[in-house]
Amino acid sequence: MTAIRLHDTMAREKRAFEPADPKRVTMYVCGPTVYSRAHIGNARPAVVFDVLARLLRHRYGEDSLVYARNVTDVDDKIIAAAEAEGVDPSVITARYEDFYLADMGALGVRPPTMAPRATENVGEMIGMIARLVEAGNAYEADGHVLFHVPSDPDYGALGRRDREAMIAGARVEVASYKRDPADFVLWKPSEPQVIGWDSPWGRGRPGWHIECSAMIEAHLGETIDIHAGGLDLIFPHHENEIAQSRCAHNGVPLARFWLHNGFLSMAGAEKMSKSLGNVVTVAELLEQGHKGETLRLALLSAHYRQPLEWSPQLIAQSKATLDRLYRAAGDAVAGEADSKVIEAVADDLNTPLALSRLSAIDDPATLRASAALLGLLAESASAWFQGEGDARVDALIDARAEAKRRKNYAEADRIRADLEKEGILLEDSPAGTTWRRT
RNA sequence: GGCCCGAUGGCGGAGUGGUUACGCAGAGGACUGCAAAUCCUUGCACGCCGGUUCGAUUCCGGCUCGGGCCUCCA
Repeated sequence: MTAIRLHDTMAREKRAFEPADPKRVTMYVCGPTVYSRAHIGNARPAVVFDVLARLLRHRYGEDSLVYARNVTDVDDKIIAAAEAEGVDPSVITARYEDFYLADMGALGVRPPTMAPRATENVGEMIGMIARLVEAGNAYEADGHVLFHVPSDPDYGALGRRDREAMIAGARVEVASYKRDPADFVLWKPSEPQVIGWDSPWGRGRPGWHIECSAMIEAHLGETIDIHAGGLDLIFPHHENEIAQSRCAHNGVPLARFWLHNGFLSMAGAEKMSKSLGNVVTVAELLEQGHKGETLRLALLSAHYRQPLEWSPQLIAQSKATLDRLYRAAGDAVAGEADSKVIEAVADDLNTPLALSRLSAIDDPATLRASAALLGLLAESASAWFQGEGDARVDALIDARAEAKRRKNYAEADRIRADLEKEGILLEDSPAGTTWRRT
């Protein structure tokens, strides 16, 4: 059995992964803030860490993995969206959480073990903030509670930046109530009309960073095996999580491994992001007729830490590759996964290498089981190519067969060409004619 | 400005101190009434300049270009 090796951002190198407890492997991935549709870049961590979840379940047993992906359902953008529509924030968050689950489901992302919502864990957050205040790591100021960064001498280890660099690079005006420019908000006051909870510091709402720390503590424990998310979360989000949790837990580290995925960019431009407005949503891609699995393969075609440029060609190539894999797999029932594929995935989720090894597999049952590790070939080949049965197409195929029997090839070719125009490709074999959608 | 990543053929993308994956697209052949699919064969690459080495795409240094972060961000 090959060892699992994962690139740990903290160590800046690949390390052999062993869970603290193989019977209870804990993983936390930063989930969505539910105020808009997920774009394809948002889907990358969900998909790549879904592959990691599949690997861990394969290795340690289906029930051994406790995988939490949070839902941020209290946030200033949510509040703004709710005000814009004149509805309660819960209307916004319920809508976009449902959309998120549907979009990720279309990409073959299995639901995590749990998806804790921030609003349902505010009590835990208040408790953790109170402990930080008591320990001298946080202070109240002007209705806010702030984490005092200089109180944590180890702050900055994940992002590898020292205090001078952080202060010198600060591009945001420092609020006057902060004791130190680097201090960040744990709790902020809410206006009467804004969503809020009662707390020892008055009615307010939690800051973003404390959410993850408190939910990890409540649902997974003080130290988890793997914490993952996008590259851009390293600083400040994960750095702040680390500081909060370590200070609240007497120096016990928050996570044993830190994994970060690279970014998706759009056609030569910068990264895809909502603030830049150059996004394409998963829903839009699906509406264009692309299958979720095609998009999934495209996302897995590059190593997760590498940048990936999203383009129509990438989608087309992924579709062609998937078509061939489906032809090779047919409608076989999954057997045992190929060890070379497992080895590739186990080596820091080397999905491009795993994909290449997939194409070398001859046995359909092995191919299916191996592809399943990547969340691919989820349906039967006949479903992939044809969808629903179609009596009209079958009748045309019969008509063409009759024309061929009479050596009326012009008529036979006309039927085939007509069908091709509507995206239906005929394939003759000794067993008869089958068809598939292009 | 500080910190961090990356640069591989027409495209995508692994990997390696020496014989250079794989996929997509292309070319030739087999098969086919013709195609499609399949099978066989095949062309095409390691950003630039130095260094180390018998040998560098791989290690080291510099450069150029691209990307990310520097408290909204996957």
